Amino acid sequence: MENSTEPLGRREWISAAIDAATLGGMDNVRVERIARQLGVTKGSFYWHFKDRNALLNALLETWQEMQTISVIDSVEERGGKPGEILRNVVAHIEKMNVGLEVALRQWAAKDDSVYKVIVRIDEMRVAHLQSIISRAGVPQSHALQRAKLLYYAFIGEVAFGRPIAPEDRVTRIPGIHEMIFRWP
Amino acid sequence: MENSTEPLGRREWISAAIDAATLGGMDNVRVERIARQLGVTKGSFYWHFKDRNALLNALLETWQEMQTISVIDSVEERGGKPGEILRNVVAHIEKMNVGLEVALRQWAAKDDSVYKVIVRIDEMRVAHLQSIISRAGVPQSHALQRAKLLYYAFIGEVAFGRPIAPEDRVTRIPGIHEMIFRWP
DNA sequence: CATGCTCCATACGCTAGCGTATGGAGACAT
DNA sequence: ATGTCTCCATACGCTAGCGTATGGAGCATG
Repeated sequence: MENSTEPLGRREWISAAIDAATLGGMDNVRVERIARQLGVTKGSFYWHFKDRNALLNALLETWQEMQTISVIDSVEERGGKPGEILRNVVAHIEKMNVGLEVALRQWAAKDDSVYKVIVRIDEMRVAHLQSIISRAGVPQSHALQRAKLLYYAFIGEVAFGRPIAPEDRVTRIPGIHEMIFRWP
Repeated sequence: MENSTEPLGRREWISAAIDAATLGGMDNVRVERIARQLGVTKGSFYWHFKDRNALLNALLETWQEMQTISVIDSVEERGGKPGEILRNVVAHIEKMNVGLEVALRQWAAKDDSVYKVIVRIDEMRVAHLQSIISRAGVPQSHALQRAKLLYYAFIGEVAFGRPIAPEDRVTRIPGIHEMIFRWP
């Protein structure tokens, strides 16, 4: 459905939409405003997209790929010991687009289909963390609980909606890795 | 400035505004819509408030009192051993209006004065948790880190926006209290 | 009963934004 | 050079929502 040889096409619109959503939530992605920002008019938009909703859905798709699937794939492909893998995941998380996460979760509160997507992604992420932790020798059920603790802490940071100094991040808490991997 | 003997006054407007913000963020609090919902017209609103901004600021004020100050006060007044106090705080957090939290934090991303308020409240909350943990014998700096982990986890869990099975809650993770209070 | 005060309704102008309809410029083929 | 296809501009109607201006009902008070 998507052709990668477009001159100014869906990609640019989606990218700009992500910027807008990151800054001010879904209500901030307005087609006429983005058009101005891209130096074109609505005419262009309604050529590439059916309507505003199509843009939002495309944004959601892009987010799944960008902020979850590709991360898991790249980290697992790289491999290493559990501690190293976890550190790599953390590195990705620290570069994550936090504002976008918040925007989507707020959107999900009003749209059930979006909610389902978010839930699925959350489960993927937690399952991935659980997998890493269990590889360090922690039993599955305990690994799941610790994965949730970690992930909730990530999301919590994210829900702050504001920049957090890297040294303040949960992922940098001294001894956090030992605490997570500790067994028994 | 506020008279508590008003028949239908600021209180009702603020309360309805909170409901709207909880559901769909600040962009969802619209005076004409709330007016309809309250069974009145804009005429009423612009009698009680200067403009829409005044309503939003009143909402922010109410939130601070409602969701932080009164919680800390009530918990500390009740007292008890650190473990009990922590459990009481957790009980409050589990009843917290999460949607409102998210809404305000997204608002803060665009408004600097709001941002400052949020930061102050977050610091109050974390400082309170830190205080509780340190009362259990954990040194201040470690207590601060663990307070952040806990606080972020609460916020994150709750940011999911839909009910979580009680047994899945971070606050119910077996050994979480021991992990937090453990020293050395 | 006239006056004034409180609280709300009605009516108006104005803007931002959505979606549609139509035109038009450029590339490219025939 | 004529048609056609792609991509975008312009113009239009429509709605939601803000803020203001003005009127008016009810009630108290002199």
